[in-house]
Amino acid sequence: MYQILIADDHPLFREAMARVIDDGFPGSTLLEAADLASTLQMVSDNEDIDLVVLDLNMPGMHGLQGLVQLRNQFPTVPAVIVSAEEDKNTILQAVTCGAVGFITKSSPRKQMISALEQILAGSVYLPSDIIRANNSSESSRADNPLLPEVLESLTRKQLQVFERMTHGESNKVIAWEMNIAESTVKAHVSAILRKLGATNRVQAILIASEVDFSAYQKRAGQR
Amino acid sequence: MYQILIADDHPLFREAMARVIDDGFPGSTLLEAADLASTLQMVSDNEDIDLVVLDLNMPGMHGLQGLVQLRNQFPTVPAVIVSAEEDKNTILQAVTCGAVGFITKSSPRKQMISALEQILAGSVYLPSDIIRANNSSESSRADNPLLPEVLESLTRKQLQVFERMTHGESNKVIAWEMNIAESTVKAHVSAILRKLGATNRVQAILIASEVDFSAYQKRAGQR
DNA sequence: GCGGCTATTGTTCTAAAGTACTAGGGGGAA
DNA sequence: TTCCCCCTAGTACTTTAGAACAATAGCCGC
Repeated sequence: MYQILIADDHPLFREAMARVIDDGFPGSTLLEAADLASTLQMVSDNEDIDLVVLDLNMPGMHGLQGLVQLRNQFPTVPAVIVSAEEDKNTILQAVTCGAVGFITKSSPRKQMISALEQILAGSVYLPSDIIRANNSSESSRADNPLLPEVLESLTRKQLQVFERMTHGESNKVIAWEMNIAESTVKAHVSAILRKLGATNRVQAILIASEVDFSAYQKRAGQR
Repeated sequence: MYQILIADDHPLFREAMARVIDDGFPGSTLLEAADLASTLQMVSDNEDIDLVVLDLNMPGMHGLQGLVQLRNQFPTVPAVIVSAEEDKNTILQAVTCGAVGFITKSSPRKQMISALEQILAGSVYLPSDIIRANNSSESSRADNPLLPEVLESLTRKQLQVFERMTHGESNKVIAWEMNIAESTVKAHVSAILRKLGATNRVQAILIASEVDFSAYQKRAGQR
């Protein structure tokens, strides 16, 4: 029925997954690989493969780097990530890198089968319980709920300067593009750094890296 | 059956969507809102709502800012984004911001219903055709497929310096922490900028912003 | 051992970044 | 009108960045 490659360095898990697939999709042809190199080789030898079940922690993977490599070499071959990891950000990143789904190793057998069904049918499967959880894990909204207020405290000109800063522009360039003196730009930059609690522009940019500027820019324009 | 809020500034679309829902889920209670403010008000008045169908371009939304606001105030109320936008990055960002699904306005009626079914059943729905397309639109891997090679070309010390750079550290601090002279750090930084084609450290950091360092760091440690 | 690469450090110099202070003009609020 | 805040701009100064060049030392392959 289907031709599926199971890529995982644990023989035990490969066997278990093979049994799941055989249950859910009897008659399917199964291939196995234990590291990234052999995975790529097998896909290369057999490009009409229907799905690659890819372990995130396999030798050679280096996180999502392995997935990217697979996607680059064989863009037409769909891959689903299987991992013990249950972090929302990781899952979203996997999809960003081209995975057509994400299955957690802790999923019950039935759920795995329905996930595979969905994926083989051409859909995208993500573990809804994790995605729907409103903890985007750590970073973003957890350790800096200050961001909104701080950004609110920036004046319109400061925001404009700030946005250009985040694009890597120098004070001179910013001054040129905004038709103001460089000394004025410096004044704005100093104010921005003070408000953000940063000691240099790099830190300021890092603080702003998680911010969607467009929303604030519009607001600034309305002022 | 279900209680669903349709939030869209176009009455025509609200009507059409209402008909879709009435077809797919007869007997459902429908609420309507035309901007973000009234959407928040209605959800506030009625927190046992089953789903908010949220238009991305509604007044007050400012892109995904409106979704974030809704999620912050009512974390338990699921929201699905409906938009004419069909950009993969936008979709993934929406999910990151707490959407439980994304429906494109160009979807055929049948597909919309099945998407809503899936979402109301507790799953996550994403337009598989767009997600599976291997064009992560512009940015990421399109205009700089160079990143991997470039990063490979960095030596272990350069990577270590680079990582500290991306944390906003100054040359002096980096020198102190690595127990090397500042002049050495500068030499490394210069080499890094040259290899990345950046004119200053801010640009270098922006280039690296999409990179998962941990993977490379491990490699560096192995050398 | 020799050549090539990398790490290290230094020096010198120019440019950029950033602070502090001053100061005039404009607009909104009391 | 007065006060306050923002934008503007300048001066003066210190610090940091970054390029260019030179030099020593270690490691690896031929």
